[in-house]
Amino acid sequence: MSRRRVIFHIDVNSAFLSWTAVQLMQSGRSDIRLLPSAVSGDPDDRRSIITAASIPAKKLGVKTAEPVGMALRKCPGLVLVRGDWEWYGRCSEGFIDICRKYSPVLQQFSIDECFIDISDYLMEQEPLEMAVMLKEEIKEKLGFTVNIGIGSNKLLAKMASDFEKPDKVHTLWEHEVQEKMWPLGVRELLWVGKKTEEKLIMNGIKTIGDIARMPLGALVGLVGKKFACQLLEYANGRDDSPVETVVPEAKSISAERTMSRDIADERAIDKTLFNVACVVAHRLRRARLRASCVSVFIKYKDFSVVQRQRQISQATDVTAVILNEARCMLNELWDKKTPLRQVGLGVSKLTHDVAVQLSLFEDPKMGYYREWDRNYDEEKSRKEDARLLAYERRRTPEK
DNA sequence: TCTGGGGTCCTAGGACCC
DNA sequence: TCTGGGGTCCTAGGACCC
Repeated sequence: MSRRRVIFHIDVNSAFLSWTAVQLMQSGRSDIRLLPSAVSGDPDDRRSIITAASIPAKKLGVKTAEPVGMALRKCPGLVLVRGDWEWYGRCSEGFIDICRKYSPVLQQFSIDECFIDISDYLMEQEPLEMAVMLKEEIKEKLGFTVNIGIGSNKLLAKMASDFEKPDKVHTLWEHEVQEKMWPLGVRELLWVGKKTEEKLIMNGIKTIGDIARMPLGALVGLVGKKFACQLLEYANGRDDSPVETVVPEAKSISAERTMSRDIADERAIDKTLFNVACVVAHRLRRARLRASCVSVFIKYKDFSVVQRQRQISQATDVTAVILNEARCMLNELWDKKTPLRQVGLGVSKLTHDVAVQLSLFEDPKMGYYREWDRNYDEEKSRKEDARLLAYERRRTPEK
């Protein structure tokens, strides 16, 4: 007899908001989770957006990823707090460490979500009992709540954790799919976003159950073969993907900057391109990687994006080389008249930097470029150290 | 009210080779 | 002289996730 497969999906409730609340409470402030509140970028920047909203704020219509201005209009008394990514990283580590105690077969899905396969770690306990223990341990030790979804595969566990929030455990076993999952709107299904939802609804497909009952052929016509097959499997609660414990290697590194207003100033755009090139190349070097494909993308006022990518003859981590390619491509992409909202740069086709061949014909300037990068990296790590030190001092005041 | 930043994967069309 | 089909690689764009 094959053993029962049991997967948990653990999801921190309004993660950035909860974590900020814990941080503020440590310095004696009241619990912002109980107020209409939200975490955002710079609250004074009209372009910043809501990263996480409290449950009272959500009840007033505040949504994640909407502009701060819009949220303030819906909810004028909204308490806005700027996010602290350093702190979020620590909260995430603490959360993952506790989950790992319950099963080492753990896949981190994002900063605030993970799957664990507890099939072999249940002992005499019932899954529900164990999930409640895990949820309570996180609450007690770390001060924030999670939702846990339990199912026989990752999809069902993930769908279940999204049921009523916060601080809840839900099951979604195969025999519960018709009752608990089929009445939900198509948008609730994993990988069904806004565009797919529109297509489905236009064709009278409103619920997950409607998808599940569709003939494959009709679905293929709407969303393409591969996606259609996957949607049909998901809508029927089937998913045989394993909990992946190995962290996959990065396939690309990118950075982008949205200007405080749309600009067509060539020098300002070039400066932005330079800045993102420095960031991307620095991250490449820190990861000991080199890239052999560079891409540039620009976003216009209407949010349309165009991009160019190009392979380079030799994999590189040198800022000047990457910037040079990017500048050429930007020249082809942009007429230097239309104002731009955003400029971005990415690298891909990454390889480890161990086996680099030295070319006899290497550009003699390359030595200077590398020295410039070394200085940049050193300066960056000095700043990083100083920042961490200041951070520690602030967090642990001397007695 | 005026929409961030960082990723992954898929598709379609063109070039090129056999 | 004209016409195949398959495979691979590359590029551009789009959809989705958190």
